[in-house]
Amino acid sequence: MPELPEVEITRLSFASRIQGARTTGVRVGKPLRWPIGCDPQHLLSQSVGEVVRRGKYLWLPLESGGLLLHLGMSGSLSFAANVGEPGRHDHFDLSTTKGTLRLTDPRRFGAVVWSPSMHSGPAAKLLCGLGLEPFDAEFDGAYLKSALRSRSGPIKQALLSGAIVVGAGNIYACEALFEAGIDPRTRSSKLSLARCERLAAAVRRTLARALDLGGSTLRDFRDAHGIAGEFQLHAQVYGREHEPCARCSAPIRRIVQGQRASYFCGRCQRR
DNA sequence: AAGTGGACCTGCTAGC
DNA sequence: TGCTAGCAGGTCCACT
Repeated sequence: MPELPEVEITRLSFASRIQGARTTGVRVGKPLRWPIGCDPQHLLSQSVGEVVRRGKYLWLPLESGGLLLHLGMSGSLSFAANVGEPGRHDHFDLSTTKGTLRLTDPRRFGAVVWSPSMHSGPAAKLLCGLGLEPFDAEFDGAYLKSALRSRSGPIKQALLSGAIVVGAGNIYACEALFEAGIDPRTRSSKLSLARCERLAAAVRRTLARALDLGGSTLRDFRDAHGIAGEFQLHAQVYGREHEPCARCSAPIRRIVQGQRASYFCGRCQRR
Protein backbone atom coordinates (compact mmCIF):
# COMPACT_ATOMS: atom_id res chain seq x y z
CA MET A 1 0.00 0.00 0.00
CA PRO A 2 1.89 2.77 1.35
CA GLU A 3 4.68 4.22 -0.69
CA LEU A 4 6.79 7.14 0.50
CA PRO A 5 4.03 9.78 0.25
CA GLU A 6 1.57 7.73 2.28
CA VAL A 7 4.18 6.93 4.93
CA GLU A 8 5.27 10.56 5.17
CA ILE A 9 1.67 11.80 5.37
CA THR A 10 1.04 9.28 8.13
CA ARG A 11 4.12 10.51 9.97
CA LEU A 12 3.10 14.16 9.65
CA SER A 13 -0.39 13.36 10.90
CA PHE A 14 0.74 12.06 14.30
CA ALA A 15 4.42 12.78 14.98
CA SER A 16 3.95 16.14 16.69
CA ARG A 17 0.99 14.87 18.69
CA ILE A 18 2.77 11.81 20.11
CA GLN A 19 6.13 13.49 20.75
CA GLY A 20 6.80 13.90 24.45
CA ALA A 21 4.06 11.47 25.50
CA ARG A 22 4.82 8.70 27.96
CA THR A 23 3.97 5.09 27.12
CA THR A 24 1.35 3.49 29.34
CA GLY A 25 0.35 0.24 27.67
CA VAL A 26 1.11 -2.17 24.85
CA ARG A 27 -1.16 -4.66 23.13
CA VAL A 28 0.25 -7.13 20.62
CA GLY A 29 -2.33 -8.88 18.43
CA LYS A 30 -1.86 -11.41 15.65
CA PRO A 31 1.68 -11.90 14.34
CA LEU A 32 2.94 -9.41 11.79
CA ARG A 33 5.82 -9.95 9.43
CA TRP A 34 8.32 -10.42 12.26
CA PRO A 35 8.03 -10.80 16.01
CA ILE A 36 8.42 -7.52 17.87
CA GLY A 37 11.67 -8.81 19.34
CA CYS A 38 11.27 -7.70 22.95
CA ASP A 39 9.11 -8.21 26.01
CA PRO A 40 6.24 -5.70 25.60
CA GLN A 41 6.77 -4.70 29.24
CA HIS A 42 10.09 -3.30 28.12
CA LEU A 43 8.25 -0.57 26.16
CA LEU A 44 6.32 0.83 29.12
CA SER A 45 6.78 4.10 30.96
CA GLN A 46 9.10 5.67 28.39
CA SER A 47 8.88 9.05 26.72
CA VAL A 48 8.38 9.19 22.96
CA GLY A 49 10.81 11.16 20.81
CA GLU A 50 10.52 12.60 17.31
CA VAL A 51 9.19 10.12 14.74
CA VAL A 52 11.37 10.02 11.64
CA ARG A 53 10.99 8.34 8.26
CA ARG A 54 13.57 6.41 6.25
CA GLY A 55 12.24 5.10 2.94
CA LYS A 56 8.91 3.49 3.79
CA TYR A 57 9.89 2.81 7.39
CA LEU A 58 9.08 4.94 10.42
CA TRP A 59 11.30 5.05 13.48
CA LEU A 60 9.54 5.79 16.77
CA PRO A 61 12.20 6.58 19.35
CA LEU A 62 11.73 5.58 22.97
CA GLU A 63 14.20 6.08 25.80
CA SER A 64 15.74 2.61 25.75
CA GLY A 65 15.70 2.14 22.00
CA GLY A 66 12.71 2.43 19.71
CA LEU A 67 10.28 0.79 17.33
CA LEU A 68 10.76 0.41 13.59
CA LEU A 69 7.34 0.45 11.91
CA HIS A 70 6.43 -0.68 8.40
CA LEU A 71 2.96 -0.61 6.86
CA GLY A 72 3.48 -3.45 4.38
CA MET A 73 0.84 -3.57 1.63
CA SER A 74 -2.31 -2.82 3.60
CA GLY A 75 -1.24 -1.18 6.85
CA SER A 76 -2.26 2.13 8.33
CA LEU A 77 -1.64 3.88 11.62
CA SER A 78 -4.18 5.80 13.67
CA PHE A 79 -3.51 7.96 16.68
CA ALA A 80 -6.38 9.08 18.91
CA ALA A 81 -7.25 9.60 22.55
CA ASN A 82 -10.13 7.13 22.41
CA VAL A 83 -9.53 4.18 20.13
CA GLY A 84 -12.16 1.72 21.32
CA GLU A 85 -11.91 -2.06 21.27
CA PRO A 86 -9.50 -3.45 18.67
CA GLY A 87 -11.09 -4.77 15.48
CA ARG A 88 -10.04 -7.96 13.73
CA HIS A 89 -7.26 -6.21 11.80
CA ASP A 90 -5.87 -4.13 14.64
CA HIS A 91 -2.64 -5.91 15.53
CA PHE A 92 -0.65 -3.47 17.62
CA ASP A 93 -1.53 -0.72 20.10
CA LEU A 94 0.90 1.54 21.89
CA SER A 95 -1.00 3.56 24.49
CA THR A 96 0.50 6.79 25.74
CA THR A 97 -0.48 9.73 27.92
CA LYS A 98 -1.52 11.60 24.75
CA GLY A 99 -3.36 8.84 22.90
CA THR A 100 -3.03 5.38 21.40
CA LEU A 101 -1.06 4.59 18.29
CA ARG A 102 -2.75 1.68 16.52
CA LEU A 103 -1.56 -0.37 13.55
CA THR A 104 -4.38 -1.74 11.40
CA ASP A 105 -3.17 -4.18 8.76
CA PRO A 106 -5.48 -6.75 7.13
CA ARG A 107 -2.75 -8.59 5.24
CA ARG A 108 -0.20 -8.44 8.06
CA PHE A 109 2.81 -7.76 5.83
CA GLY A 110 3.56 -4.83 8.07
CA ALA A 111 5.96 -4.88 10.99
CA VAL A 112 6.70 -3.48 14.42
CA VAL A 113 10.25 -4.32 15.46
CA TRP A 114 12.10 -3.23 18.57
CA SER A 115 15.70 -2.11 18.13
CA PRO A 116 18.20 -0.50 20.50
CA SER A 117 18.65 2.30 17.94
CA MET A 118 18.03 3.12 14.31
CA HIS A 119 21.69 2.52 13.55
CA SER A 120 22.18 -0.80 15.34
CA GLY A 121 20.40 -4.08 15.86
CA PRO A 122 17.42 -5.20 13.75
CA ALA A 123 16.62 -1.68 12.51
CA ALA A 124 20.08 -1.19 11.09
CA LYS A 125 19.90 -4.54 9.33
CA LEU A 126 16.60 -3.62 7.67
CA LEU A 127 17.68 -0.10 6.71
CA CYS A 128 21.25 -0.69 5.61
CA GLY A 129 20.55 -1.68 2.01
CA LEU A 130 18.39 1.33 1.21
CA GLY A 131 19.27 3.82 -1.49
CA LEU A 132 19.11 7.62 -1.35
CA GLU A 133 16.10 9.57 -0.22
CA PRO A 134 14.50 11.06 -3.34
CA PHE A 135 14.53 14.60 -1.89
CA ASP A 136 18.19 14.34 -0.93
CA ALA A 137 20.26 16.83 -2.97
CA GLU A 138 22.62 13.99 -3.95
CA PHE A 139 19.81 12.26 -5.83
CA ASP A 140 20.25 13.58 -9.34
CA GLY A 141 20.85 12.39 -12.88
CA ALA A 142 24.56 11.81 -12.41
CA TYR A 143 23.98 9.69 -9.31
CA LEU A 144 21.28 7.70 -11.08
CA LYS A 145 23.45 7.16 -14.14
CA SER A 146 26.27 5.88 -11.95
CA ALA A 147 24.03 3.65 -9.81
CA LEU A 148 22.41 2.09 -12.89
CA ARG A 149 25.71 1.37 -14.66
CA SER A 150 26.03 -2.15 -13.27
CA ARG A 151 22.37 -3.07 -13.65
CA SER A 152 21.24 -5.00 -16.69
CA GLY A 153 17.62 -5.49 -15.61
CA PRO A 154 14.59 -3.33 -16.43
CA ILE A 155 14.54 0.21 -15.05
CA LYS A 156 11.13 -0.35 -13.46
CA GLN A 157 12.53 -3.09 -11.23
CA ALA A 158 15.61 -1.06 -10.39
CA LEU A 159 13.34 1.73 -9.12
CA LEU A 160 11.19 -0.71 -7.14
CA SER A 161 14.17 -2.39 -5.50
CA GLY A 162 14.78 0.59 -3.21
CA ALA A 163 18.51 -0.01 -3.45
CA ILE A 164 19.11 3.09 -5.59
CA VAL A 165 16.40 5.48 -4.48
CA VAL A 166 13.74 4.76 -1.86
CA GLY A 167 10.09 5.61 -1.78
CA ALA A 168 8.70 4.88 -5.24
CA GLY A 169 6.54 1.76 -5.13
CA ASN A 170 4.44 0.34 -7.91
CA ILE A 171 2.14 3.32 -8.45
CA TYR A 172 4.77 6.05 -8.36
CA ALA A 173 7.39 4.07 -10.31
CA CYS A 174 4.89 3.69 -13.14
CA GLU A 175 3.90 7.35 -12.95
CA ALA A 176 7.48 8.62 -12.82
CA LEU A 177 8.49 6.53 -15.85
CA PHE A 178 5.51 7.92 -17.74
CA GLU A 179 6.46 11.47 -16.84
CA ALA A 180 10.04 10.85 -17.94
CA GLY A 181 8.94 9.19 -21.20
CA ILE A 182 10.86 6.00 -20.42
CA ASP A 183 9.59 2.49 -21.24
CA PRO A 184 9.58 0.42 -18.00
CA ARG A 185 11.35 -2.43 -19.82
CA THR A 186 14.39 -0.32 -20.72
CA ARG A 187 17.61 -1.92 -19.52
CA SER A 188 18.85 0.23 -16.65
CA SER A 189 22.45 0.53 -17.84
CA LYS A 190 21.29 1.77 -21.26
CA LEU A 191 19.76 5.00 -20.00
CA SER A 192 21.67 8.10 -21.10
CA LEU A 193 22.68 10.79 -18.62
CA ALA A 194 20.01 13.08 -20.07
CA ARG A 195 17.32 10.46 -19.52
CA CYS A 196 18.64 9.77 -16.01
CA GLU A 197 18.26 13.48 -15.29
CA ARG A 198 14.69 13.43 -16.54
CA LEU A 199 13.95 10.34 -14.49
CA ALA A 200 15.41 11.68 -11.24
CA ALA A 201 13.37 14.86 -11.68
CA ALA A 202 10.25 12.84 -12.51
CA VAL A 203 10.61 10.66 -9.40
CA ARG A 204 10.90 13.76 -7.22
CA ARG A 205 8.03 15.57 -8.91
CA THR A 206 5.73 12.54 -8.78
CA LEU A 207 6.34 11.94 -5.10
CA ALA A 208 6.02 15.65 -4.28
CA ARG A 209 2.72 15.87 -6.13
CA ALA A 210 1.42 12.80 -4.29
CA LEU A 211 2.39 14.42 -1.00
CA ASP A 212 0.42 17.53 -2.00
CA LEU A 213 -2.62 15.41 -2.78
CA GLY A 214 -2.54 13.44 0.48
CA GLY A 215 -1.18 10.26 -1.12
CA SER A 216 -3.09 7.51 -2.93
CA THR A 217 -5.99 5.59 -1.45
CA LEU A 218 -6.70 2.46 -3.50
CA ARG A 219 -8.67 0.91 -0.69
CA ASP A 220 -7.01 0.87 2.71
CA PHE A 221 -4.87 3.94 3.09
CA ARG A 222 -5.78 6.55 5.69
CA ASP A 223 -3.55 8.93 7.59
CA ALA A 224 -3.54 8.86 11.39
CA HIS A 225 -6.64 11.11 11.40
CA GLY A 226 -8.48 8.66 9.13
CA ILE A 227 -8.28 10.87 6.02
CA ALA A 228 -7.92 9.29 2.54
CA GLY A 229 -5.65 10.54 -0.26
CA GLU A 230 -6.60 11.41 -3.80
CA PHE A 231 -3.50 11.07 -5.97
CA GLN A 232 -5.04 7.95 -7.55
CA LEU A 233 -7.61 10.22 -9.20
CA HIS A 234 -4.74 12.02 -10.96
CA ALA A 235 -2.71 8.95 -11.98
CA GLN A 236 -1.83 9.06 -15.68
CA VAL A 237 -1.17 5.36 -16.23
CA TYR A 238 -1.45 3.30 -13.02
CA GLY A 239 -4.61 1.17 -13.09
CA ARG A 240 -5.64 2.62 -16.48
CA GLU A 241 -5.15 -0.31 -18.87
CA HIS A 242 -6.98 0.26 -22.19
CA GLU A 243 -7.75 3.90 -21.36
CA PRO A 244 -6.37 6.52 -23.76
CA CYS A 245 -3.05 8.11 -22.84
CA ALA A 246 -3.62 11.67 -21.62
CA ARG A 247 -0.76 12.87 -23.83
CA CYS A 248 -1.21 10.98 -27.11
CA SER A 249 -4.47 8.97 -26.82
CA ALA A 250 -2.80 5.62 -27.51
CA PRO A 251 -4.23 2.91 -25.21
CA ILE A 252 -2.39 2.42 -21.92
CA ARG A 253 -0.78 -1.02 -21.73
CA ARG A 254 -0.40 -3.39 -18.80
CA ILE A 255 2.48 -5.87 -18.60
CA VAL A 256 3.94 -7.93 -15.76
CA GLN A 257 7.53 -7.39 -14.58
CA GLY A 258 8.92 -9.32 -11.64
CA GLN A 259 5.38 -10.43 -10.76
CA ARG A 260 4.17 -6.82 -10.50
CA ALA A 261 1.90 -5.02 -12.94
CA SER A 262 3.45 -2.19 -14.96
CA TYR A 263 1.29 0.35 -16.75
CA PHE A 264 2.68 2.53 -19.51
CA CYS A 265 2.03 4.24 -22.83
CA GLY A 266 3.74 2.30 -25.62
CA ARG A 267 3.91 5.44 -27.76
CA CYS A 268 5.06 8.14 -25.32
CA GLN A 269 7.47 5.93 -23.39
CA ARG A 270 10.56 4.85 -25.32
CA ARG A 271 13.20 2.21 -24.72
C1' DA B 1 26.91 -8.90 -7.59
C1' DA B 2 22.69 -8.83 -9.66
C1' DG B 3 18.51 -11.15 -11.32
C1' DT B 4 14.55 -14.33 -10.41
C1' DG B 5 10.86 -16.58 -8.14
C1' DG B 6 8.58 -17.87 -3.93
C1' DA B 7 6.92 -16.69 0.41
C1' DC B 8 4.14 -14.20 3.80
C1' DC B 9 -1.81 -13.04 4.48
C1' DT B 10 -6.49 -11.35 3.75
C1' DG B 11 -10.09 -9.24 1.08
C1' DC B 12 -12.26 -7.76 -2.97
C1' DT B 13 -13.94 -8.28 -7.76
C1' DA B 14 -14.78 -10.09 -12.24
C1' DG B 15 -16.35 -13.92 -14.53
C1' DC B 16 -18.64 -18.16 -15.02
C1' DT C 1 -26.95 -15.96 -6.13
C1' DG C 2 -22.70 -18.43 -5.27
C1' DC C 3 -18.10 -20.24 -6.05
C1' DT C 4 -13.35 -19.51 -7.89
C1' DA C 5 -9.46 -17.56 -9.84
C1' DG C 6 -6.88 -13.68 -10.00
C1' DC C 7 -5.28 -9.52 -8.26
C1' DA C 8 -3.69 -5.92 -4.76
C1' DG C 9 0.15 -0.12 -2.44
C1' DG C 10 6.03 -4.46 -0.09
C1' DT C 11 10.22 -6.72 0.48
C1' DC C 12 12.92 -10.45 2.51
C1' DC C 13 15.18 -14.65 1.45
C1' DA C 14 17.09 -18.58 -1.08
C1' DC C 15 18.88 -19.83 -5.19
C1' DT C 16 21.27 -19.24 -9.76
